[in-house]
Amino acid sequence: MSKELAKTYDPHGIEDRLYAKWLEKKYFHAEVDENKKPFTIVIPPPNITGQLHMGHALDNTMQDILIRFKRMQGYNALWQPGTDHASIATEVKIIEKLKEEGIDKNDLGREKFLERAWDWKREYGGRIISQLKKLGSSCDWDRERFTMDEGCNKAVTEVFIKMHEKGWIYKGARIINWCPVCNTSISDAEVEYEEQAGHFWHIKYPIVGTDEFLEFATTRPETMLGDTAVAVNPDDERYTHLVGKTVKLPFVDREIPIIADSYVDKEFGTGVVKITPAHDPNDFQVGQRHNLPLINIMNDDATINENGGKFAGMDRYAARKQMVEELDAMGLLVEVEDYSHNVGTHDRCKTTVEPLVKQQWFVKMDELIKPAADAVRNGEIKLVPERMDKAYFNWTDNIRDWCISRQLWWGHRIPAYYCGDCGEIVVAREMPSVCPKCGKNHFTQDPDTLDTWFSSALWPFSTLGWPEKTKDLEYFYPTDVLVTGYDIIFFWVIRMVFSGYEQMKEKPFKTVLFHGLVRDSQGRKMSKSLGNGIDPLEIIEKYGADALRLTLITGNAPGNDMRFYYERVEANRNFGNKIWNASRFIMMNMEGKEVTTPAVADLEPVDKWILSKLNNVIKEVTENMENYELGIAVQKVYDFIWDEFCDWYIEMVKPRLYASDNQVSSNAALWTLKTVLIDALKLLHPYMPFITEEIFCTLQNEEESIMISSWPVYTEDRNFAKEEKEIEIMKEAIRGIRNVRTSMNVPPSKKAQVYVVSEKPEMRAIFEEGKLFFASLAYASEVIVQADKSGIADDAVSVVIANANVYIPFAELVDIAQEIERLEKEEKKLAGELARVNGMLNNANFVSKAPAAKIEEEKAKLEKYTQMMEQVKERLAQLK
RNA sequence: GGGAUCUUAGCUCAGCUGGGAGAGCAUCUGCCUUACAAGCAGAGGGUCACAGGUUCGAGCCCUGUAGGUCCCACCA
Repeated sequence: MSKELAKTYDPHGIEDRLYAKWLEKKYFHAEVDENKKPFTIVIPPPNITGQLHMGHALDNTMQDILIRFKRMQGYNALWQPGTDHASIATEVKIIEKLKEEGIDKNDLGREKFLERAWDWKREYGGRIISQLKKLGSSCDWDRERFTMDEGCNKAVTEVFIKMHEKGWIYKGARIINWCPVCNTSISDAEVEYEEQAGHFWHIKYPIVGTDEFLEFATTRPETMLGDTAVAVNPDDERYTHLVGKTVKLPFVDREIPIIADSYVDKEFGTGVVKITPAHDPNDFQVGQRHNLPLINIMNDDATINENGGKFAGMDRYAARKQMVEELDAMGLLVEVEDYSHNVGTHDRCKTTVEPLVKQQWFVKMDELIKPAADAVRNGEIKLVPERMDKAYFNWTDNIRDWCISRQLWWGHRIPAYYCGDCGEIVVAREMPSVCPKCGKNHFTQDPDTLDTWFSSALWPFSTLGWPEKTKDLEYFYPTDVLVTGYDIIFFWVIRMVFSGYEQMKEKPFKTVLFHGLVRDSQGRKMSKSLGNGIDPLEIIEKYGADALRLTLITGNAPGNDMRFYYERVEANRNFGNKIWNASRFIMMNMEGKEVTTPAVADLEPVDKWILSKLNNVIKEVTENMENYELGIAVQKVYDFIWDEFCDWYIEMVKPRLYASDNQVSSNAALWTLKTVLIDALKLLHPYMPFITEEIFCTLQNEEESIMISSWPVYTEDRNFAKEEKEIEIMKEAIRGIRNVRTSMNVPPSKKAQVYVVSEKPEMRAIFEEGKLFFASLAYASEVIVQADKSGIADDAVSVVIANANVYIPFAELVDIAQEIERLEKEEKKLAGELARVNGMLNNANFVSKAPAAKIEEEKAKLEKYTQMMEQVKERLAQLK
């Protein structure tokens, strides 16, 4: 071998070099190929403002595992990457930056602002991409897209126009959520409810023409300026006589009617509700039913407007304070109660949102949502874990129209044009030259942009070329699996589903694999304000991307949150080191030798045992991965490599490698070592791409990459059930011997004779054949296999296994009393096992109802334990 | 108010379709055994939240209770 592995495992020197090689060799690139089956994943596009955080690391590790796995299985695997313009998030950042320079967005103007935004994109859009590369992501970077690139823009315009023609996109005055800080409307999904301590102000309005008052309570007294009615329940006898009368609204001197509407709960408070249709979603509906006027009392910055009379110009909270004081002075304030209630806030900036009636663009959802709901209901789209269905249906079943216009500049500008002369609205791909109604040409484009999710909803097909009918689209769509966090199921997943069905007449993906949040070690969300975020790049720097990836995947089930521990990264780095050194050991022993494929007859039972074990692991791991049980899958690979391969197999073959007298045997061992290692590396590659590649290439002494090698498959001719059982028997004996030695404090350096006694020739054959490694693992100076106890000292220590007894004549070290105690403990344990087995087998119901295989299994155990019990009893009698 | 989910070893969590309780870390005891002390060999530690039920058999299925977490709704 000319190449060698470094003495210690250092991910540093390896990862960047290998990634560069993969890029250079174009291994990540996928082209349409009718001879291969496609497997497609589209990346959840990270924001251009983003920096890689643990959530990204987890999300992309999962995708990379799946795509590498499928690529090795022979699929034409495409991982379609790209970034999101993230309209509001980016716009906020740019405004902040401008502020630092002392520039106001509005002074700068739209054109200049957008120039700055594109500068930003150029500067930071690539940052997150390079960070994803550090993680090892095997995306097809040649296909990198951006939600505001030419193709995506075209897709957005096309969808807008098509849906508008269909009447599913409309403009109208509806009540929407307004963020007074960001100065834009936001969708329902962007409102976060937060429990806040507030007050309940009990206020009364004078009833016109009487001396009576009507009392009610409100949490937002300032909205009374926009009240256009007071409502009671129609069945509320306390108030039926008042319905139809009017009350006098203070401050604005307006008479408003007392109406009856079943929306009002008789039991709650006084059973009277003030109705402000322009500033409350429920009141808006009441207003529609009763034809009440809408009075908007607020400016965009949440100050009171001219409809608020003397309060005009005041901030909403200042106005509230003053109004309460004045009401009190007027004797109209009855009581102020402490009250804790949920307040809607903007998820980006946490500002309390203000419901307002405004002209906005909406997507009509009732028809659009149907195929999306059906797809999950009839299993056409599978959500993993399945429980996510409930959240999904909760949204689809209670859908409301989607407000898509935003009063922002960074984003897709709405393709609607207004005629300056006649007010005609034209929705078109480009600005019309003449007005179809009045024939003039004074058009201006709608200043608003679209909700950022409007374009990401099209991502699975816009990235493949839609609206053009491309070959890519035909071949790679629908995509196979979408990997994302459960927190954006409403924002994104559902919107992609209905967009896919509407535009492509086909689902966007077959499966959605959800993961949870990565939390800190105390279970808190990682956040900037808490300062408890852990930077994946720092972890990569210190422990390597492989260790980080493994940490994010192991010991965690789909959709569950996980806690991040440095100790776990360290443990996984150690696992890397373990493989590294095992590989180094194998290569050292192969040095200067020509390893040839042995005949099956030349393989020894241990070789067959490990090959058979590997064969089973291949089967199970593949199944687990097909079922998206990534954590379980990699745990099995980990256990196989560390426990079976390193701790047992390598130790078992050492004597054969060191002995120079049997070429056939050592060749069989070397071949098995190499073969098993290669397959194990392949199974591990999707999880730990770098270290597996480095070892694979060094071992093969060639450039060929493990990432384009073929995934191992289960084969019947590697199934050696008999040898598996035989070796397990020997392992049991070895464990027993080690146990006894430790309990007697015998140092490993002190070797002893080991007698294996069994009446059964087949048992003797097993130990006879494995004598060499048995001796070394059991610290034996000599192994003597015989049919009876002749020649063994009476006070030898004995280890009982099924159908055999192992004796170690320690002579001076043996303490008879202690030995009796140990055997009595063993006897008690066996008695317990026997009681359990007998309990089952003596139960008529069990015997008649349990499956035959299970009964056989228990019978075999009964036989085994009975036999062992006899031996223990015999030995005890002897010692006593 | 509706829903989801969790409660398993000291800590963090696995446990797939019901068939003898697992891992990592931590603890304890030996070992520098020529791949690896980032290691090896061993040990201790669990009424699987609680109460019922179904079943030959329940950590797993059903019902209820308690506590935690999250999502949705928003009674003004």
